[in-house]
Amino acid sequence: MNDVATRIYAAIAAIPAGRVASYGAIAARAGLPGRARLVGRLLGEVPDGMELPWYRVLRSSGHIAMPPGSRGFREQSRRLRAEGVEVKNGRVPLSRFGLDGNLDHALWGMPDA
DNA sequence: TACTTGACCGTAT
DNA sequence: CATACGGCCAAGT
Repeated sequence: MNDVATRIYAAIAAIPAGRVASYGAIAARAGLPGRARLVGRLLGEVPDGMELPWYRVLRSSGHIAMPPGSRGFREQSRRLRAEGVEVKNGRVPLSRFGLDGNLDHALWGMPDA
């Protein structure tokens, strides 16, 4: 396990429950701008047993990154909805659940809890 | 070594 | 909404 992986996993673990973040945002937050693909690759190699809110990571469009209907896709949708995140047609409205530019921030000026 | 793949992204058409 | 293009780059062939 190298530093890069550690930082990326940390960035993912830092996403608050009920919120989601894009691959690019995670990469940037880990100090690796432009390396969203690396994030995606790592998510496919998460060590067994490691606790990680992988399901809170979506494409920049808000779409779930896995093939619609696949096992992972359904699992991700289920977990997100369990946290109160709205998932419609495999997509989440980043305008409301994303880490930035969300409604709470706009109205109350309090991005995080 | 060379080429392909892929849980990606932003811009442009 | 869909396609195209250039970036990115570790792994697998």
